[in-house]
Amino acid sequence: MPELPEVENARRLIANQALGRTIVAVDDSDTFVCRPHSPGELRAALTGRTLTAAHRRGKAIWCETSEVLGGPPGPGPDLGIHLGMSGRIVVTSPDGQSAEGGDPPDRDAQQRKAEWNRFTLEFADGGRMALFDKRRLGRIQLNPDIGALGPDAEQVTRPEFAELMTRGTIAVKARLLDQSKIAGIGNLLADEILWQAKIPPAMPVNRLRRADVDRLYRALGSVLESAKAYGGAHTGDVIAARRPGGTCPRDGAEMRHGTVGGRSTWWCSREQAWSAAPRELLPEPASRR
DNA sequence: AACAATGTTCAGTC
DNA sequence: GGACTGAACATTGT
Repeated sequence: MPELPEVENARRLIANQALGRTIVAVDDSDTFVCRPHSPGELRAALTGRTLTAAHRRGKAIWCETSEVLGGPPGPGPDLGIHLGMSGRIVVTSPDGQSAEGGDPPDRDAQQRKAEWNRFTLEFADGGRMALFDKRRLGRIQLNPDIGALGPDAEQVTRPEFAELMTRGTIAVKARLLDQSKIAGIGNLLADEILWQAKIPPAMPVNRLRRADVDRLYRALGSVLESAKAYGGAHTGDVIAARRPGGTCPRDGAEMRHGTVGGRSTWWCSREQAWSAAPRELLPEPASRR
């Protein structure tokens, strides 16, 4: 579930609670989550160091690490953390108290299998930091390629955004989800942003008019702001209507469902219909076979 | 029991 | 290279 707001919570948790604590042991035995590293590689790279800073761009987190005492001079590698679809960061203090950030906590905290901790740093003070991830789609990687990501969705400027959102022929929703173009928007945020801006998700980006891009940019800002304020992407106004029989919270029209950009997509049949745009500017919606 | 699900990445095709 | 599809990952919820 984690999209930009949840990932920022996880980053802040690390920044507030995990920095400066000496790493004495590392469980990097999950070769899928830690790919392409082999077991022991992350342990060798991190043991004896501390995390010194936690950064984020889009949904990617990376932590700088300190020099290791008695080792080669200079800082250690960056520790890259991606929460995937269900990952959560759990930081435990020396007295065993834990704090979490990322995927919203389960109601049922008892259903917590130890093997869902996919990666763990143990600190000298007796506490730990773990990537807890039921679905195992999270990822831990040394020196992740942050440069492959587009500008963070919270920082992108209007001119940058206009450039990004009008080049090519891809569906506007697919472009919003393309992390190499703009980083941090996930499936739920994308549906919410398009709904707020009243734009059909399958509209090719080169068909967006200036006014559409302006509405989209404003919706991006307001959706991120309210998701942050209310605790995550799943708190959006239209998210509750993403179900069979759902109706638009604004006009009560039936919600439509389909696949756009390979992802499950819901939109208002009235406000986000193709016919809501000037007819002469629109191609037929791509037919699905 | 079958199917879809918040994300990424890779292989393959046109 | 752009656009698109399907598969893979593991588990939960409907």
